[in-house]
Amino acid sequence: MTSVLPGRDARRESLLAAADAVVQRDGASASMATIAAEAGITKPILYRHFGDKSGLYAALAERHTDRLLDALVDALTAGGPARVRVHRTIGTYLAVIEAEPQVYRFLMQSEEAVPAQGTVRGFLHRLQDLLTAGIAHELRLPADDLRATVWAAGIVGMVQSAGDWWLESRRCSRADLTDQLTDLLWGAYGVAAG
Amino acid sequence: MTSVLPGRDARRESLLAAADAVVQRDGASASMATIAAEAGITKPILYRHFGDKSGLYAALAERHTDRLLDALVDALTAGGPARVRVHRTIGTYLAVIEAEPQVYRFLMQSEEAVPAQGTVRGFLHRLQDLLTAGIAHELRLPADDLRATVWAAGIVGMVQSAGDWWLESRRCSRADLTDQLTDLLWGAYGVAAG
DNA sequence: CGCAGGTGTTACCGCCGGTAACACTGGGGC
DNA sequence: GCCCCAGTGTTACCGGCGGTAACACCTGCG
Repeated sequence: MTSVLPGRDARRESLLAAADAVVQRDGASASMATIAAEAGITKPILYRHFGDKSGLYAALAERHTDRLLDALVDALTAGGPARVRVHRTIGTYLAVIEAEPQVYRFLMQSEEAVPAQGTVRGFLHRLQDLLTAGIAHELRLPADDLRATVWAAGIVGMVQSAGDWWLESRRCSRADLTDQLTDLLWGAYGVAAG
Repeated sequence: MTSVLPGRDARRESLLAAADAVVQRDGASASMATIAAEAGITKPILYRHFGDKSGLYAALAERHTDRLLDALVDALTAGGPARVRVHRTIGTYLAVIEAEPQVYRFLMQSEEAVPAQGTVRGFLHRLQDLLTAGIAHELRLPADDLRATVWAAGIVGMVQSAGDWWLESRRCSRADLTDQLTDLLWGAYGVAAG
């Protein structure tokens, strides 16, 4: 049986760590050979562990998205009124992408590393589902209500896009951005524009 | 002088048309050789016209983004109160991506065709700037006001993300989606959630 | 000892983006 | 008539990539 081998998972972890290092250094155009070299081994070993390039990138992306999703779930399900929870969740998201911008760029924009996109899409989907359930619960709608789904999709994109802009321009503090986005969700634009 | 050659621009257009056809057939993994074959010529000619692959993809993307941006500007600057104009602009965007979903996917998700991303980013930026100016004007803020900028970034992402979801799931009519998104912008969620 | 299985390697394939170098053609000057 | 030249097209190649087949090495076990 192959699954009980001693260092198999540990090995896999070390390979992922090496891949992570290379990806963060070379942008996402890192080649499999380079990653293998960084790990001190050769290509076929990588392929035995991850199948192909998108397998590796997916594994790489999954670690980060899982962590992020956990943090967001915690922020969203902790106590308080709706506005407080939403505000806290947006703040959590922004804090994470601020703390590790390279990781964020790798996941979301990557410029070249499209193989991970499947995993990232999956993450966004899970996040959207989470939000849909939250909104539906909040508004006492059926769990698959259309409005909840649409709004969840919109809100995810809104925060992501604003986070993108913020990481690039850094034109305000994280707290300010969090406030503005929460305001926007609570209709500040509509009120101001009439 | 080379610029007065007879069919130069026409030729370029025909090459773009061929590229467009191949991209829409092969997804965005279309190779330069395949595109050249579709156009009835060989690779070096493509390279003489577009420099490199990202040049071709950029030219391809530009046609579509320019058209789309024009349509959005028209929708946004036509008359009416703020809410009507926003509603109409969102509807215009959704109508365009509904009419040409393959084009939209090529531009925005592409799975493989990252070379066009520069152009697409440029488009999103121009769109965001446009919106920023609109919001600032509407709210009588300075043109580079922070709130206007943040909101514009968020709104762009919100509509794009919701449009994405809609194209994939088609779970409601375009008119419904437009209404829900406008409602969201005008604070329907905040009101309902308290 | 032989041998099985897992780890590692080298050496290769096919494809792609990109380019150098060469062939063809048509129109001006002499 | 002739040559030159600019522009159009081609073939044939390069380097690098993702991916794989085939072989070498160790280690435990009957």
